[in-house]
Amino acid sequence: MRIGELAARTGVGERSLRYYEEQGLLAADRTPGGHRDYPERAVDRVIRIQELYAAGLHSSKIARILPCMRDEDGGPSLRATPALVDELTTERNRIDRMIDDLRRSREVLDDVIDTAAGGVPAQPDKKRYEHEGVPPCL
Amino acid sequence: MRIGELAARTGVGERSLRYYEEQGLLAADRTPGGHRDYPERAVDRVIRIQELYAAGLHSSKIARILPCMRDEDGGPSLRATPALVDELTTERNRIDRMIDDLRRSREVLDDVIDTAAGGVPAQPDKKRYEHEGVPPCL
DNA sequence: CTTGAATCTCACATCAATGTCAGGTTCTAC
DNA sequence: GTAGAACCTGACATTGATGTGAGATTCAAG
Repeated sequence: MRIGELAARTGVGERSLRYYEEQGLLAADRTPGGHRDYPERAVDRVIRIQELYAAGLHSSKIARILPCMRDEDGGPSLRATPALVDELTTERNRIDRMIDDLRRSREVLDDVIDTAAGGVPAQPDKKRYEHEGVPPCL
Repeated sequence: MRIGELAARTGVGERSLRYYEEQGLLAADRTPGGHRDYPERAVDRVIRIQELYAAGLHSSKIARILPCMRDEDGGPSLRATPALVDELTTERNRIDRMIDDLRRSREVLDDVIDTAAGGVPAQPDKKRYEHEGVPPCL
């Protein structure tokens, strides 16, 4: 498939797909004229790249992980070096903390939403809204 | 407490603390000479701000949420406007998806780590390592 | 009072992924 | 072959929180 279709199917901009290639994350065949030609599994690959980006990993680290990932279609999967394993363990722990943070933030949002929806009001006698002019908060 | 101590206790740079103030996230009294003087609860506040940043919220949205947050010390807590509740619900769902993404990425990392540690090897007969020259991966 | 540490403001730099624009080439359908 | 869509490369801009440095002022302790 060509870059336009891959972009459409993954929701990732064409610019980013070319960037992934530049970073060694995503290879593509070329037509005789030089247009990129992606295999079907590029779709999954791009999605996974995005997930890893979202997890806070940088291109260079992703590039080193990808060859070690187990491919659904049993593609070649290398073993990570001990040094890479160290780095990945660090990242893994960071991701754990990040998930905890997200859960806390979600709770905060839920709390604000619930309160606004009529949960136990902070000031039952007078409903006060955000736009009324906020007393200096902290 | 002054900015240096607050920075030390929260692990956030002084530059960022001043930036928070500029964005209306964090207020501080001033000494006669103009130095910032933070109350004790600024510590929690800064930590929460960081969590919300980590959850992908921008300054402007955080600024609108903070006055609606339930304070431990029972400080003034306003009700969110319906419009804000809408936005927060969207953010909440985004955070949910983000957590799912993170879990997937964590699984990927765990998989790579486990495989390297001697889990079911992809190619049992010859141990291959990342540095051996990677066959063009996708 | 003096001195060094801490703080102030202001400005500019950084990072990394992505957007955007320009000028040229290739592809596809007629 | 021709028109228009899609793609190519390359360069520059953007974003938003944060780092960093300069030059001036304030604070705290001797």
